[in-house]
Amino acid sequence: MIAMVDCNSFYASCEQVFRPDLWGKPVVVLSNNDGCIIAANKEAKLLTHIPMFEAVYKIKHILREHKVTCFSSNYTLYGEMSQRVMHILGTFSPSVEVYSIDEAFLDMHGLSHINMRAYGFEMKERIYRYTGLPVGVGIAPTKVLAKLANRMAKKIPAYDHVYVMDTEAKRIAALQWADVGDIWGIGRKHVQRLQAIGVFKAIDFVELPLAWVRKEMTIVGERLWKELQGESCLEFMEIPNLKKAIGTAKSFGQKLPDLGRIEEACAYYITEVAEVLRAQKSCATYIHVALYTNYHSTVDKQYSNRTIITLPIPTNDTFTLITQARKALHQIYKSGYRYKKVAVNLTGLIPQSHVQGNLFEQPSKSADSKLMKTLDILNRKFGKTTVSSAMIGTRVQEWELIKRERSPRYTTQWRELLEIG
DNA sequence: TCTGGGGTCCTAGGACCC
DNA sequence: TCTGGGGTCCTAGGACCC
Repeated sequence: MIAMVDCNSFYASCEQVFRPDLWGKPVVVLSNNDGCIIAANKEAKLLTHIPMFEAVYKIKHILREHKVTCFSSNYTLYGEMSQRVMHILGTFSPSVEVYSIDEAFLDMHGLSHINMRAYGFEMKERIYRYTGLPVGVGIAPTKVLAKLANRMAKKIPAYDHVYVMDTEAKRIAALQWADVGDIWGIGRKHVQRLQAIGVFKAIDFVELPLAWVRKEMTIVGERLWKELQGESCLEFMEIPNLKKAIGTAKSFGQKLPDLGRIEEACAYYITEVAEVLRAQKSCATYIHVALYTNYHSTVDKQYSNRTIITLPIPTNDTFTLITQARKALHQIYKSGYRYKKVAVNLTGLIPQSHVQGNLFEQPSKSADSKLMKTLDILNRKFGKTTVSSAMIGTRVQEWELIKRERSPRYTTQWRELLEIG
């Protein structure tokens, strides 16, 4: 059996843990630049039919009218709360697959002597007691069924957020209950095509001939189909694979016409992704840089372009990467536009121990350098960009993200601890 | 005025190799 | 007139996830 545990309205719940005055009240969390809604708690969902990813400025009146509390996103807080939850889950099973910031699969192998429902409740209660976060637990024979069990745990009040699918009858009942779009891995496009041929429920989907599923939905669909029949096809990944690409593409706080400011932002994003690259002990072979104007705008002239630079020797050295990215940026920048976003992406990632030099250069200089190690230690200890390239600028950056309503970083900054009194 | 960000996997088709 | 066969690698595009 596999357990799937996920946190309810995770971001909104994290905010509420530290704000008892908001318990039972509608809360939403906003995207970068406070642009749109990315999370809403139960009360907010009930109230207004707020569509996820709706632009905030379009529904400001609704939010005000219903006294919905809005938070800018605070990923430092969410990431740290997530670690606490995952740590607690580790006390329930020796193998945990952290699937996302708020979800994990637990391998229940060898625990068959245990009462699963009672165990599930224990998970839920311990996590709530230790972190204040509400979770749902679904337990079933395969990952896809566990996801489904988790959904039932949350949606059917009688189950009280814990559901164990441990008999054939329960599996069939679940398939009859679920819409085809509720199945993990079946998205919008496939729902349309399935409904067009009369497939509305999960049970209809598993009754389709496998050949049709294979042909129309590839091997991905075939695996889903089998998993729903109780045949396990998806690997349990306790140790996450190394990333194959590391990138960032954030919109600026305001539109930028000048190359100088965009260079700063670009250098800053490179600084961020290079840190992640070194954390997994990899080097990058290619740098992708892309530049965009605001595609929503009807008044601005539109332009976007991208380019890829191949590094002479794969590297994870921030300064080399910044120099190369800057070169790429110069190739695609055209004056006369108001830019909204620069994207950087590192690909062709290889282990830093496997970097191949060339006739003229030794790889040792480009990976695993003392300088980068020292930089990482300092920045981890004293805060991001304590020591960094001067390319990212020193004044208040015009490209910085807007976060008007960010909550304190209660769990990671001494000065932002919760005060009671 | 104001509209998110970071990923993965799969397939088809082109280019290329021997 | 008649134009092989087996394979790999890369990329773009599509679909999906949170």
